[in-house]
Amino acid sequence: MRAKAKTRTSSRLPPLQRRADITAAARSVIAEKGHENISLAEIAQRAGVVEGTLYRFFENKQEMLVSVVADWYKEIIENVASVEDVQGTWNKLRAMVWRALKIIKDNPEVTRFILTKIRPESVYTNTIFYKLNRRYSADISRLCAQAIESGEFREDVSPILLRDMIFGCIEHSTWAYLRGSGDFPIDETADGIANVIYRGMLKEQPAAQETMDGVVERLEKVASDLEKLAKK
Amino acid sequence: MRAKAKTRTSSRLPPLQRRADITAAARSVIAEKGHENISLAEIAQRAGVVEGTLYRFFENKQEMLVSVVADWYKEIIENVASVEDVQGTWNKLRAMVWRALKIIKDNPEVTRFILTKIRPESVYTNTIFYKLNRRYSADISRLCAQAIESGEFREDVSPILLRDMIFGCIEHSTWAYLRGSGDFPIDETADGIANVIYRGMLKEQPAAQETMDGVVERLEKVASDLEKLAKK
Amino acid sequence: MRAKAKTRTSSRLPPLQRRADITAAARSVIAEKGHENISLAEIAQRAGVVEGTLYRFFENKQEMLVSVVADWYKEIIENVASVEDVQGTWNKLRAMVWRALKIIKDNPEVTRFILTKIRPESVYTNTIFYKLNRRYSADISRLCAQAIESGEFREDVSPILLRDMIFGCIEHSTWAYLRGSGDFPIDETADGIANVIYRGMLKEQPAAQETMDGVVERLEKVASDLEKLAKK
Amino acid sequence: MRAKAKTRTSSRLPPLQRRADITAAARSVIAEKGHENISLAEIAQRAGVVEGTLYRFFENKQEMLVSVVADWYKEIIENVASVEDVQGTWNKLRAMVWRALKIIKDNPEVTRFILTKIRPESVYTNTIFYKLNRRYSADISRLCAQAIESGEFREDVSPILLRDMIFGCIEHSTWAYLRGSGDFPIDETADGIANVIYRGMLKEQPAAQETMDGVVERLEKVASDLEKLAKK
DNA sequence: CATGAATGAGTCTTCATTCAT
DNA sequence: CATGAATGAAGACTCATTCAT
Repeated sequence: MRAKAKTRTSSRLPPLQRRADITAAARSVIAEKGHENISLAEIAQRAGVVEGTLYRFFENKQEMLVSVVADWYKEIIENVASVEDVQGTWNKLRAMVWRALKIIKDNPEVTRFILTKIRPESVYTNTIFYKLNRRYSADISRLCAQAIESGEFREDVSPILLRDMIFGCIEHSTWAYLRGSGDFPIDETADGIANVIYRGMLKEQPAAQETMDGVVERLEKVASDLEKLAKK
Repeated sequence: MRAKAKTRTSSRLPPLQRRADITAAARSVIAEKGHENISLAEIAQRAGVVEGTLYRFFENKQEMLVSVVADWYKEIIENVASVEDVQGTWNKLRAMVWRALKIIKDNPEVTRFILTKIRPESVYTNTIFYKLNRRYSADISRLCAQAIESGEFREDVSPILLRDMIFGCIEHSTWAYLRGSGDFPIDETADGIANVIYRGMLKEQPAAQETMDGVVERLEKVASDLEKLAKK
Repeated sequence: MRAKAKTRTSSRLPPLQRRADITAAARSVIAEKGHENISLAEIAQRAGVVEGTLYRFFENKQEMLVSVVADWYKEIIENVASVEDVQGTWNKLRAMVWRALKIIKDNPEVTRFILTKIRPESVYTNTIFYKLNRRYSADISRLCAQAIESGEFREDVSPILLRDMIFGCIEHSTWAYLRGSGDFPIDETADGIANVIYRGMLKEQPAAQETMDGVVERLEKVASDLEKLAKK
Repeated sequence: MRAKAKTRTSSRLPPLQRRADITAAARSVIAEKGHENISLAEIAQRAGVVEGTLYRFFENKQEMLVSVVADWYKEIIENVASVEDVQGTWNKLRAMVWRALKIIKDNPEVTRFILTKIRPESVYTNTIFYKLNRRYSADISRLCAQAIESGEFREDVSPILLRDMIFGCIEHSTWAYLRGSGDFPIDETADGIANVIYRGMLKEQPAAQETMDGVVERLEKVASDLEKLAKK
């Protein structure tokens, strides 16, 4: 690299602002370079500081990337819409799945980074990501547990496995998109997952009442769709 | 003009043996360093040769790793037990899932390498791994497709999604194990997956169900009519 | 994660000074190793820095060598004495040749490097060296062209060929010196070249010559007629 | 590189044949790769032998290349047409220049190799090439010396300088062609060189006789051209 | 003799990290 | 505090040369 001609002027900013700049720069590099060939020089350049400055805010490269992505991810899942007022097990399930798919759709870079860089690490379960994910997936586990407890769902499959099934399917369905080649249909995917899980867990011979519950839920979905339609 | 090739530390071996040594060394490094950086120096050292020798057998690092892992993986899935003589959809499904889990259980390192290093690449779908995986997962897709065709399964979920669900769940259930921390129960996991998928896809029992289906269908027709009305 | 940058052996220098050091080191290696392989390790060592430091100032080896030699050459030909106030074609010619010989005499290493490393490249005509040389040799071409135009020189030899003749002779006469074995006499060489070129191009003295020219022209006409005849 | 599948079968050839194969292979590589990136592996492959075998015939790479090119060059200049029966200084001069240009035209690769790899070496004057070149250029030096002695040429320019002038101009005029970009007109170039040198060396005020000599020679050329014409 | 697998010193290049300024 | 020049260890890769077979 040539000797730089122009001096990077970044005269004394409030530390928080500086950190924000660096974080933003790091995010943009991560988003572009995916998981490989992320260089501190580039992050520094985009942040308008020099390499050395990065070390005032982060221990080292590893810590920096993890920290930046953690904040990013936290931000994302904190802004996720609540599904509290959705009624019925199927609807709730579907809503939660949809929500997870939406996060991936909107944030492929950070998702890819977490899936390829963070999760495979043996220390993963000690990371903030693990905790964030638990909180985020706990909804689904809880929902399943409740359905089992209430007798709506069978008892012979653990909520843990259901969670793995749901999130595993979500991941698997989105890999092509994460790879940057291809796309996935949020609604159909959410429907499919919800259907298989719901039906697969429902107690076997549905009494009339139980079936009616399903009917009601499906009709509720129709009503909600109509509402959306009306808003346009 | 050049360095002399002075002492021959590793005596001449039959080429196949040497290649096997290098391959074995590469596998062991991959198994250990999985996610970290794999260095040719280390592979050479373990194989008891110098770095230059690696280039007699492989074009370059990339080609070497891919080639080694591809052979490894090919070996694994070629030795997999057949499920042809298993009878019944559930049994077949369960057997296939079990088989996949067994592969992971027995080969965590290569699995982890493929999942973290190969699959995320944007060229993944052009790789041999993709083809191997397709062949390997085609059994399940075919099984589901047949069950749908024969009327045993419903038609409202695509075999693709079912495949994603099954393999996604398998992966998700085994991550802790792949990371080297924790284990997973093969039989229970296989049971659970087979159950949820099978039940979730099974056409309901004709008896009482048929009536209810009729009801649902009629109501759905009403809903759809309302939708059409709303659009105007 | 990476090697520590432990002891600073070469203290921080003003960038221009460091660049100058590197450039000087590169020049000295080029001068010595001329035709052999030039290694960055050696340049770095002589400059008192590590190899990596070179990359702060140059893109890569190729760019570095070309850049260093180009600056070197530019320096040389910019300091060359003007021949503007020399009067007379022969005098001018002789002065220009002398000047070129002097440059070679004073800068054998860079000359040798350009002649052996740069000029044979197929991209030579796109290089800065080509441009520098053109500017530098344009004086001679222009002088010849003017002499031809003014009638002082004959018209039957192109200025291009004259230029090739002059510079070709200069090169050829100096190869032993460039090789480091032998020397060449600047003044005699310049005289000789100027003489042969000048006399060889000068229109003959009108007197007796004119008559003979007439004879020749008439005979040539006969010959040409014969040729035409033969062709039929 | 991959392990070779096919074995290079070259079962015991007469040594001379083997050497010829290697020489031919080396020539073809030199012709293609110009002066850089000539690898022994490639030469061996083309010769149908293994690298090791090369060392039975040549000391090392350097010696091999030099030896191969020397034979090549010897061959070329031994097959060059004689100019003995050409009469007259100008005609002889022109013929010799033409001959040299023809060699370059017909053998650009070996020429380029010699000019860039051999001649710049400090040991050049000890090489066979130097001797070959001397023999080859001695004709011209001798011609000039004779012309000087006979009083046809002036005495104030050394035959050495004339030789440098001629060969230097030849080289300079052919660089673009040697580089692989461009071409040069043999006849015009030969004419130009012969003219400038001849006229430049001719004693100043040509007496009638001397001028007549020039006339005669020019007419001889016309006659020879007519002969050629007649042969067609 | 011929083989060709193996050598090993060398090539250029990258970049996270440090610390004198 | 911020700078950014310098580090230095590691990276992948090349290839003329050798010698056990």
